[in-house]
Amino acid sequence: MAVAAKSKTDVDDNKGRKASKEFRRQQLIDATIDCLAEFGYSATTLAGVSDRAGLSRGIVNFHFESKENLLIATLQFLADEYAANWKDAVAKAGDNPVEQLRALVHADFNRTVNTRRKLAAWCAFWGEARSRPTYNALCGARDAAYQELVRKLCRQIAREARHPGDSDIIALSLDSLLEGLWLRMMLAPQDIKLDLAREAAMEFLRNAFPNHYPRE
Amino acid sequence: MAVAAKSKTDVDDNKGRKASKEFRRQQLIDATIDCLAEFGYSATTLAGVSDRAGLSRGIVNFHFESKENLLIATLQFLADEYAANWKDAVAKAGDNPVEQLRALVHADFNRTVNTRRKLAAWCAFWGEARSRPTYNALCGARDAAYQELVRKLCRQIAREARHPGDSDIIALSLDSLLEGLWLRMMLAPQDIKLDLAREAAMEFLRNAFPNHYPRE
DNA sequence: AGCCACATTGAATGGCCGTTCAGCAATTTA
DNA sequence: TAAATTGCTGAACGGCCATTCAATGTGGCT
Repeated sequence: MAVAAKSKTDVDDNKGRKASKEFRRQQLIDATIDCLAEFGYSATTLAGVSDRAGLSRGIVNFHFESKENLLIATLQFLADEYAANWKDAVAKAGDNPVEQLRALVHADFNRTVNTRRKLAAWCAFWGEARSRPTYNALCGARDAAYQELVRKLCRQIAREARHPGDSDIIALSLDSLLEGLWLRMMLAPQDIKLDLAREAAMEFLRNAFPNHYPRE
Repeated sequence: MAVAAKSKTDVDDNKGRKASKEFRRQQLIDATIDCLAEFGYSATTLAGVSDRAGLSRGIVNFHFESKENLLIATLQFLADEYAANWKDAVAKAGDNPVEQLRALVHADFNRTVNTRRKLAAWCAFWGEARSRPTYNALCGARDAAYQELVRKLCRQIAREARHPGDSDIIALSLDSLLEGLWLRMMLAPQDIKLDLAREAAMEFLRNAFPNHYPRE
């Protein structure tokens, strides 16, 4: 969405040819996310993407060389945005592990990252990840750094908890629960809205660490 | 895998032409699961499926009319097998809700249902579910009946629990956690084996209902 | 104004894949 | 054994789609 402005006006406009290369790339990535959400991975075509972007047929190959590159750039964008979102949330949460973990969970249901179309795009890539090493690496079950942080925070919190359990298992469950909630929000959006999903995740934290996340 | 025998010998053999129509269909469905797991949805072709099955190019259209039908039949098979698995497990668990829920969780990590290739096939369909109503209905976030049962069991157990919480939210979380664990077993099989995933799910139950699922 | 650099276009190309179907061969029936 | 039935084959067809590239148009520069 937000694109670094390059032209002297400092505000790129999307009309005509003034659009910078970066702007065009982002425009095409957005169109790709739309197509993935609407048609699925297998029915996403370059014709569809260029139509959606309101540009001509050859445009993708001009800016991305190949369809494969466009898709990788799209996944890269989603992954970067996702990572920036949670890192920002944690940074703002101060240095208390309990608050940091709470912020991490809330970040997953932020309205810029957790959109219908982006959820669907993620899911489309998950479906292809097994057979494409590049996708697999980028999906990486969200991010190695993310999981590492969750494990660290759980360990810190569990150290002073009554039920120690195995904090690594709690971290794994939390990761999986968050991904599972995303998946269900995609498969059955009428059953589970953003607020409900967030509430489910917080309920998990309250059950896992009852002393640190008390019921109101 | 197991196919009802139809011929007079009562034991179908797969060689030559004696194979019954049902046997051929199952053979092709198995080949389709293999291809989905190995190549992903978008790269699964009828040529690939027939090669994998060791049969000729036109065979799928002969037995299934179209590629679309083959894929629907494959998903149907996975869904039926999955449902039969948990229903059987619950039936064997007696009529105690606590034991039934434990059986339900364990059923999800049964080695007949929870295979690498089947996990990957499920995930391939998830990725296309949004844009194909038929897939969406069959995936149905696993099964309406399944979720209904989980909700019912959680409600029964929560009724006598100390932390009531909202039992529907716990049920939702459990569903999502199980799906999320499946997803992660697919995306990062080296990180999370069957036993670890089952342990994570059981840990969730212990935290949600500490009085009913005590720590050893 | 005139030129240059280059972003953009869209028709042409070639390959891949689902579908069809006439023919073949194995099995069954007469 | 001959005929009939039927599962199966694989070459041929047609459509779709990614990619290419010569032509076009636009903005920036002198």
